[in-house]
Amino acid sequence: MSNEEIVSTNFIQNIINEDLKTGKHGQRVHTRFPPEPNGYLHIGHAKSICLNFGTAKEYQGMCNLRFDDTNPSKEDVEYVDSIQEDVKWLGFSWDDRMFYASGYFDKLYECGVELIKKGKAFVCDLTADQMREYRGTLTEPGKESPYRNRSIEENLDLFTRMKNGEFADGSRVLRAKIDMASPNINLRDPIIYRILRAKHHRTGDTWCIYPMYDYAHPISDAIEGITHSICTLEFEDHRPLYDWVLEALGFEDRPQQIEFARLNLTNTVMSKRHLRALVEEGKVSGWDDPRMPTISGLRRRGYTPESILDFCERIGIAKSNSTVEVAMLEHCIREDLNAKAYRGMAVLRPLKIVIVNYPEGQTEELEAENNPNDEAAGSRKVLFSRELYIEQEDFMEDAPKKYFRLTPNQEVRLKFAYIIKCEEVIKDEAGNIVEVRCSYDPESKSGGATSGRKIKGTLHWVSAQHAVKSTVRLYDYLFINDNPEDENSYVLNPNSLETLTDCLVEPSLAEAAPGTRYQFLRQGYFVADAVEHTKEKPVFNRVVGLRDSWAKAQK
RNA sequence: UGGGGUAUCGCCAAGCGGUAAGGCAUCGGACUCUGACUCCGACAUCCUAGGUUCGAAUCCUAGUACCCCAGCCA
Repeated sequence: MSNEEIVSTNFIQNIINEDLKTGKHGQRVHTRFPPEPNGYLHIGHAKSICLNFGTAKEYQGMCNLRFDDTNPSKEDVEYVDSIQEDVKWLGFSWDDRMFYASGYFDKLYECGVELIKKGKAFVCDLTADQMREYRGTLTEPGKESPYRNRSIEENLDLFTRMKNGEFADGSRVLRAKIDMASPNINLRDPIIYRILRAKHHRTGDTWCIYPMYDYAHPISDAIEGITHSICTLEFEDHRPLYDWVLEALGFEDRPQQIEFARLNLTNTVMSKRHLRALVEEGKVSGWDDPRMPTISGLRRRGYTPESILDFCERIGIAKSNSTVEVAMLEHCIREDLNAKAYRGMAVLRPLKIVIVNYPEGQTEELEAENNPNDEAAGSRKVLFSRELYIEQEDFMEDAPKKYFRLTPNQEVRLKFAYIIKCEEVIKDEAGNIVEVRCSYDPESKSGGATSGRKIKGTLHWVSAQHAVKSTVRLYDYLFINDNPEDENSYVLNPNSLETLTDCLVEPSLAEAAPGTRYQFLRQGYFVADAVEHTKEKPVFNRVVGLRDSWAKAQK
């Protein structure tokens, strides 16, 4: 049996495999997902979550959740709560390993003292502007700070007093003493501690000095025994500093930083700055607006965690900057929901149909399968009667060739029911079609012995007296262009949300529990809105439309 | 003009010297009581130019393009 699957590996797995072979980290694989709690997680974070938690799982290793909360001026508990919820929702578990960089503040401070004692850090009094001047440029080396050669004693004293709050915000910093002439700007005596009087969401007012990312991150990783510290490309030239910190402090079995390309999606912005602006400027209803690429937005939209994991699996991991087409994401949710979602009939833009030869007052219960791709899903009853509604676009007086729907001279089948024929078109004074009178073929009942006539078109419908009026929101991309992250392409789609309030859905759909997903036959996948949907006033969000080769052919 | 990266089909992405995986998209066609699903079929010689080799996307040389870095942000 040689049914060996061809399994593609990514470069990070290659590195880990090599490390396992050489025993670099003693056969351990320990990763971490380190979000800064200053915003909501988005689909790009999902890529990182899948990478970190997923890789750890594959190698029977562990993955920690660690909040990188070293800048209290931007962070908040609201975000730490939402982040935990989102990671859990995606299906990952950090067990008892949820940490905070702020949990290491004491240790981080001690390390600062140690660096000073080793002559590898100094307190600098330069102002921010001076610091910038001394830093040099991309092509010219920087100059050493006049405070660079303070004695260890003086540095120790000053650092202690910085911590004790004796100095004003921004008046002094602790700097690593590396190399002002380095072609890598990150190594030009980078700041590792700054004075900042801001209430921290966890440590409150305990500290008035806070460590910088480049300093806190490697130490946090080392403390937790992380083996592979995966981050995005822009930190690539921070790696020498990451390594410097660990080396200078003498950590053994040092974690290694590995960088991969962050996710970009067409017609989507991913930067926190842009996402925050959308929320704050009221362009969307909040972080969980169904049009947002946030995890909470996708959840509200009706995406399943499985579809998101599948998406992350498909897009792969590499180091080249890339932008994945949203079509890929949409494919993933369609595939998942096609298998899982029960079908239902909902008429979004109703057109009244009266079956003239159907007895007034009569109703019939018809058998309707819940999912043609899953027999186990069973069936339900739908009610048929003399007055029905179909989709406005499913009737045309002057239809183009290949229009398979109802026309004055073309029959159609009503799904699960009968074949009908148009007998008369009723219009209002303005000439709008307000009703179509039809006749039905009693012999054509679905499932019946004489139902075999082949009819090209099949329409979904609802019974007028039984249907429940509903609100349906149709979503489209938030942005018109492929790459709205580019300033010149940042153009909001004015039609990203269309709210239909006169939709009619079959009774079973109105009964849906909030959060339940359906396929509305011939329309797409929809979810009963998690917060607004009620049986009395149903509200559905369109997750994604069905593929529509007819619409495509029309263009 | 400094440093760090990346370049394989429209979009992702395998490939690690032995003769270009896969997915998405697209285009044909079959099937269909969802114009859905499913199924069949089509779809690249690897940034450029040299070189090494029996053989190169993979090695060497020289270019080119794009991305990131001068926050007391992460």
